Amino acid sequence: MNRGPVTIKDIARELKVSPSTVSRALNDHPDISVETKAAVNDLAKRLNYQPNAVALSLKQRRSNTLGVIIPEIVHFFFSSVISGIEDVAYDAGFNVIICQSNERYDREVANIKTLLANRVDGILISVAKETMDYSHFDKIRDNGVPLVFYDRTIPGFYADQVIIDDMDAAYRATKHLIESGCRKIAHFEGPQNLLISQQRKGGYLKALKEFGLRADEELVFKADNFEKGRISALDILDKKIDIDGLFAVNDLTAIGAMQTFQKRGIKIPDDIAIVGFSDGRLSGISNPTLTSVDQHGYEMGTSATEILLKRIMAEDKSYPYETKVLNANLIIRESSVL
Amino acid sequence: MNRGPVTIKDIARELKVSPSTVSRALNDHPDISVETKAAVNDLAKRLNYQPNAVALSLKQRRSNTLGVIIPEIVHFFFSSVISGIEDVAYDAGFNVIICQSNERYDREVANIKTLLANRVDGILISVAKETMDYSHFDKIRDNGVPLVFYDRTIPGFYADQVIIDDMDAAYRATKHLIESGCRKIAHFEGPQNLLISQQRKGGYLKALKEFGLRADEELVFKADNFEKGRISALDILDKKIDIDGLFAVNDLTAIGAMQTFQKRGIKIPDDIAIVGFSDGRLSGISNPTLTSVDQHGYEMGTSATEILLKRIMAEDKSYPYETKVLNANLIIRESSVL
DNA sequence: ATGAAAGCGCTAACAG
DNA sequence: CTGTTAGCGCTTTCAT
Repeated sequence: MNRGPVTIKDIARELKVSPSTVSRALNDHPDISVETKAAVNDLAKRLNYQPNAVALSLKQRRSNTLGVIIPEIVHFFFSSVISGIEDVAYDAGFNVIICQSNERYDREVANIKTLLANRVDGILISVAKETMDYSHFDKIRDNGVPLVFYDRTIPGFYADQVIIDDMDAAYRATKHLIESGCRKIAHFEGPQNLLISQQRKGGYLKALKEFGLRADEELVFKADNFEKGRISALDILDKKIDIDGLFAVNDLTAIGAMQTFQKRGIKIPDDIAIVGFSDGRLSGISNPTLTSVDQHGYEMGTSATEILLKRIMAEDKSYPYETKVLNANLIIRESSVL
Repeated sequence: MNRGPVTIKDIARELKVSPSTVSRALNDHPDISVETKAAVNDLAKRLNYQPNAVALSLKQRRSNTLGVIIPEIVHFFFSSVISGIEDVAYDAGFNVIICQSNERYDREVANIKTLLANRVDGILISVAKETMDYSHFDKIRDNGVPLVFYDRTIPGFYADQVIIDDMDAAYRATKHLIESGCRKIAHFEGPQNLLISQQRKGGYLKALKEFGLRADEELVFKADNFEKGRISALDILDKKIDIDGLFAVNDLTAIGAMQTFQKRGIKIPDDIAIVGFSDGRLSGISNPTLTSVDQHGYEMGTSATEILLKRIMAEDKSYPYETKVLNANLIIRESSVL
């Protein structure tokens, strides 16, 4: 016996044929006789032969692998996206390498380096909150590797992308609060280098304007996670800022604020109505349940992957970039129904 | 210009040296003159040279990649495990390929095939609920690929593993209910082919026995997800089965039951005290907040990866298998405090 | 200090 | 129908 996994050569030697014959037999090449094919496939099975995907990648200059960069896998939305990506990739015979940026710029750069070194055939990315410089994305392009942004894109970077209409969804969320009777609506915003944060704030402002409500900068807080949600809520309470509604950039932030308000005896939704964003498991489990925008993570994953695979497969990859906008619906729950 | 990413050859040609010199210069080999090194590294940087990890893998027969098989990434516990795995792998210069089995046996088999084809240097796995046959795990071993089980292991399969003491944790959880005054405690159990489910049920039974409570098979229900939690809770209500406590195999199941009970006007914890398992985000957000067992997912990921890397690096891999048992603590919250 | 050559596992002209 | 040869990108003896 020899070291390591069995190779095509082992089979060839055993059967006294050439490696190429074995290769062809294994790939069901028409030229090979039925008997040879049978013999080869037989022995391959007996020896538990596993084709070496690494050798294949090198040979074909194509790894049949997709790279995914995701900010944080622990969020329901992002893990749903991954499921969507995996399902489509899997069906098309592609593997997936997942890297987390943990919202950090340096990790994102390192992730890209790793993926390029491993010669992935395409990359799906949602950019980290921290990222302000975009030259690493250009590098992907320089290497001729197709790239699709999902959910978190960057302003002014022309590329394939799958997003939701954040502006419109935020507009509808805010409008819903207004129609429920809110007049002093606060907004907890995300980092403004991300288009989604800009857009969500934009939708909020648009709704206010449309209904003739004054946009008060004092009612906008930088808060985009559970802890910051708590802190900003405390801030509102301490400064006795008078609000009757809150639209938060995501659910966890909304829930952090909600729990803080409740601890001070404020009734949700009676005293303050709350709407989150990016409907996950949490929204149906909090008390009261949280009104939120369903971002359709799974569908975003499948769409992004389809767009990516299309470009990977294309002979001429120079056709125009595509932007797919998924519709997002507002799921009204207890936290905003007066 | 030529097609594709720049290679060592491109640099060699440009500099009129041999590819081997370039290789050595890039790897800081002592034999190479300082000037040559400088020239090579310079040009490499200018050309944005990225070493081809695929070629390296083939050459070294070592991919510096770990394979991970995970039942479902959307669960907080599992995504925490992934974060732990990634952090340790990353620090050791390893990449990670993640595959989801989606709790299905056939997917699990396919995942293993993919990982082996890609010549991962080691595999981390938590087995799918559906899996009853274990021959695919033997195949990993036959290929000489180290394997570590985390969290979900299988009875009687001797291998490296990282688990928590499920029996003890379940025992403590049940004991806590008893000490809180419960006398008729139901258990929502997971599939008994998984050791963790057996153990959790075992701990429940042990506590009952120790406190002289009768173990009533009528109080044990097959329920291990949100929906089944609802259904079994309804079942209890419809059959007017009298209980004052519930220990569920995981949090989502507990919450499904809790919400169902609450809708029928049952007070938690006053009428029924509830304890879940595998503390995630949900437990702190539900109302009432849920008492649960913290499974330390992140730590499980780091430990499992350390054990795996140790075996990968070992010259002689035949040393005895290791079982690491992480301690799990009971986090007492509102759902069980009378 | 550097180059030539072989080989990791596989495929694909090109012969025959 | 099957074998020979070359090569994917890189490292590593073995020469020089």
